[in-house]
Amino acid sequence: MLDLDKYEKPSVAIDLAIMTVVEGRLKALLIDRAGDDVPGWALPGGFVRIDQSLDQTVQRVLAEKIGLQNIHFEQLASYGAIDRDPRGRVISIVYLALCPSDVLAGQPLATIRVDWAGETGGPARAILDGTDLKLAFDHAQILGDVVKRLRGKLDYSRVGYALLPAKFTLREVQEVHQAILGRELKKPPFRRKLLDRGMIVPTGEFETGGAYRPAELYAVKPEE
Amino acid sequence: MLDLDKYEKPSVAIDLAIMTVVEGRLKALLIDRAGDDVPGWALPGGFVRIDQSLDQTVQRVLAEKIGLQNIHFEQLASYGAIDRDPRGRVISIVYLALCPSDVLAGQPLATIRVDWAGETGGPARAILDGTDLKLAFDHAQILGDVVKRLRGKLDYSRVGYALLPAKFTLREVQEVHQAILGRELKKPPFRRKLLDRGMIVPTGEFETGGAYRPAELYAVKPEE
DNA sequence: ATAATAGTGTCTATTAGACAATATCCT
DNA sequence: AGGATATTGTCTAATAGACACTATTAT
Repeated sequence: MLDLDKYEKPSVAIDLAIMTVVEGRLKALLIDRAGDDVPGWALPGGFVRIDQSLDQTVQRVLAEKIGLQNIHFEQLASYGAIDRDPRGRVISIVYLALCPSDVLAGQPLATIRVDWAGETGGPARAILDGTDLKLAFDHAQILGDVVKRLRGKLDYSRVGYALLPAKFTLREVQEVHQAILGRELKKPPFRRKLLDRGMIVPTGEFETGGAYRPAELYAVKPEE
Repeated sequence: MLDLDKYEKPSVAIDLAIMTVVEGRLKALLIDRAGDDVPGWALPGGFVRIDQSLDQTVQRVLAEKIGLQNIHFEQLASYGAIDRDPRGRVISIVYLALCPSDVLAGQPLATIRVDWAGETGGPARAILDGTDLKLAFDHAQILGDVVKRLRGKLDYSRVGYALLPAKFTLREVQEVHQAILGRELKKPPFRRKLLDRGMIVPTGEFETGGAYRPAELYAVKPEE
């Protein structure tokens, strides 16, 4: 019979990259660990209990630490360098959580920016109030991987829409794409590409409160 | 100070999907656990020791259990359902290892087949000597995810070439693609797409031993 | 010479992008 | 009316695929 306790076990945590887009900028919810044993800003996270699955752990952390429920999340990757946490051996399974910005009102949101183009990969920087934050652990690398993943999945998946409310204008979708890709897009071909995908449908409703001509509101077509 | 030992810890394993292509069929190296506490066929794997990183663990398992070195591998995903291993709580981080078929000569290679098209996703079947194998744990689902990942990365990455020797013919590349995609491809447009990618270069050498006209050998262009 | 496979040329359908023009709505 | 944005139309470049053809080599 296999003895699972024969060797000393690493700890397992999940960390959450809770992302949104505000005013055309990609944002991540970060926690300030100032005064903690590991100072710096970090992704929120928690340890995996032996009686909870990974998904349950994600939902627990979302609810307990951020007060969120029913958020779209998906696994990103696992990080297991030996010295990534100075407190001990911790393997972290990182999840990407995407939500509309209004859900995160009042939370500390840092702007995420990368110094590489396309899907080259590399670390990301987190900026709050105009200054670069010091990121704890390997979270700069993780946030870089987040951006890379978002860029890769953007135009053939629903990740772009998960960052928006249920009804949205095409301009808002374009702002999300521009924030993730880090470059400007032309409006006419972008519109067409979106509509040709067939993933969204017009609702017949229009935005209100804008200063000028209101745009039509679209919604993601339900799963087929 | 954080007490990492406050809660009971899950065990952490890595499992390897060691893949290759033989005679136009996608294959995985599987272990027969007959007579074991968890019978069925399974991916080779091992537990993560507290003093070894994930990559080191992968290399250890490759070397100890299969006798392989210098194999291209990359992380696939982590699996953490509570009851996925009847022996106890085991979280498994799965890696994809790709190698040319000659390296795996003499190992038990099962043909991997999926009942879904495109990148829909779902479980895979493993066939050896014409019969479906009973897969242990959640390894049918994992192998399905492997196929999905391979299909997704096939035409913009090097995964297709990692399954071939250093020098290969365009026909061999096409066989690899067909095995992974599960459908036939037309030769002329396939050749062109490959060459237009600019990822491979002709070597000036030609294959030998074939029954008819020898094809030129190509090689992957070194990283730029 | 023949069989079998390697490799090329041409055409078409689809898609992505640029640019110009028109439509609509708020102030 | 005027200004700002939404939306549409047309054109072009790049790409993917189908199909027919030529080239080369072992037997």
